[in-house]
Amino acid sequence: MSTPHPAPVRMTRQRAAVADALQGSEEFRSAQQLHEVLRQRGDTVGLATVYRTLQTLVDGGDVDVLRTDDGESIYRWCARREHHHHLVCRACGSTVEIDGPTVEAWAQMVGTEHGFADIEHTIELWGICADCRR
Amino acid sequence: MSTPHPAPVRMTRQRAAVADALQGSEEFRSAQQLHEVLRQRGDTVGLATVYRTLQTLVDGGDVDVLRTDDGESIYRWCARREHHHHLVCRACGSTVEIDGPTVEAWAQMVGTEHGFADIEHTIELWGICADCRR
DNA sequence: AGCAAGAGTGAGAACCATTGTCAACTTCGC
DNA sequence: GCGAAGTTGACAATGGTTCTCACTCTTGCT
Repeated sequence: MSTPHPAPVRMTRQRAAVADALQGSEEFRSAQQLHEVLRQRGDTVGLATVYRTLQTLVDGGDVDVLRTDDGESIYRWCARREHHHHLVCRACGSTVEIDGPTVEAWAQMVGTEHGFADIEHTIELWGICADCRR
Repeated sequence: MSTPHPAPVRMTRQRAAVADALQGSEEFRSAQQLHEVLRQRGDTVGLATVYRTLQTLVDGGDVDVLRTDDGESIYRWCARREHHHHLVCRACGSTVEIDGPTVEAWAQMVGTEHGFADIEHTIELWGICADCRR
């Protein structure tokens, strides 16, 4: 198997803008929301580019994606690159990073116990944060 | 507050067909797959009707919905109506119903611990089942 | 059985988030 | 400064899901 081209990544105004917008918020945001934020901020970036950049960031492990109930993808720049989960506010998107060693182990065990391989899991918590409850 | 009309539900050939198709499989299936299954079986049902019926069944608690990685909704008639989770085969959709009292408690605790209310959680396991690994 | 009321259905249009297209434009190594 | 190749943006195209609306059944009542 020959080395697949490492695909060089260039720094562009658009990428910097998207990354900056993401790093500036604790909340999970949809691509469309980010696109709007950038527009208002003056950093005009094409919607397609926002999507592409987000995908790149996700692939690179800098950003996490989640699916809302209605199927929209929402993104967030996460502090820790290691595997972790989220406790997200349904109202404002505000998020707390969570990790649960116990749950990880449980998922793995239940999976193999039933003869499944390559086990992955989706574990996300949703609620209404203290601020939104005021 | 006066009793809102209970919305009577009528039994129709289409609903019976969809329910039957669902009850006949252990697997999670997409609306489109079910539509195709019904067509081949001779029970022609409009795609829109399949979607509507599935939604009704979900609302009634007879059917569970999940979202695949690519955003498609998949449905399954579940044996237990109580809250539970799933271990789903990424290849064939075959499913095992799971429950984890520990996890439930953990989710609840983590949530309140961070000041969140109305806590819900999404916990699903994905893997490749023994059969698909042959 | 006969009937009327209104829930249910289907074909196709409409939605809408996301992805593909492709010519024009930048970035970066030399 | 040059040029190869990665990037971008406007717009078309996808694809799952929902909406529309005229027509068809199920149901309850007689």
